[in-house]
Amino acid sequence: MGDELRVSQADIFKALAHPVRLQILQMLQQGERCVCELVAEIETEQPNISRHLAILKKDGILGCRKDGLKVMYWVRDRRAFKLLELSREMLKSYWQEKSGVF
Amino acid sequence: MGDELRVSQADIFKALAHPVRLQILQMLQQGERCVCELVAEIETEQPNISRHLAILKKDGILGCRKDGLKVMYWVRDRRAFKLLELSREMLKSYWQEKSGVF
DNA sequence: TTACTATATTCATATATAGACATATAATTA
DNA sequence: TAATTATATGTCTATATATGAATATAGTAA
Repeated sequence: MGDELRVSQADIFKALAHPVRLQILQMLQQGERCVCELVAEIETEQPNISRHLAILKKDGILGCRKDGLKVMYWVRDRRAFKLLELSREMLKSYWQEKSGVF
Repeated sequence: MGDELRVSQADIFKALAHPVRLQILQMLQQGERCVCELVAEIETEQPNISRHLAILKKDGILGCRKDGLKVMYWVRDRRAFKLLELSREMLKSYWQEKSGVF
């Protein structure tokens, strides 16, 4: 199957370290989506979306399956969403510090 | 002060996306450390450590202060450790899947 | 079979990142 | 002041990453 999954901790963060990939994950919070739905909402070319999906898959974040002409992608481990949530909260604290609350 | 902090969500993950930086954070789990302590334990040159520290600081993960000749660094938001912990747990699940538990 | 739709891949190129090595700076001590 | 220690920075180079544009592939429908 060639479906090797030799991933490091740094690879997980690397996979998340791009705005388009974060947007993809956000869209997958409510369940699986086909590539065309992602392409419709995300402001970049289809080949780019495919490439970013491939990265997220290679690093074990996404799974996918064919459904006719479409390919459906989903997030394999909900803890990935927890990572997004935590980092969002961290950013919020950054703002508060800037305005002197901290 | 030039201490601007214009950081995106992707920047946070980018900051964590390197094994040396992960090792630094791990060493800072028990509190602040000076650069020389990090250099003593991490298998890379001092200038590299300094640069990785600069990246972590720029992206808001670390704070630092001078203490005589030394510079002490610490993790500003304990949620950063939670990110490490979650990603470690995700990796563990990856293994289990490989060995067919999943 | 041909045409069409959804997705992936190749190629070329631009930009970012990492590390080696040398050097600079700042605080301390002699 | 000069020497020493701890840390940061500059330069160069290698490698990785991201993207546009074109093209390939797979499944479906006619």
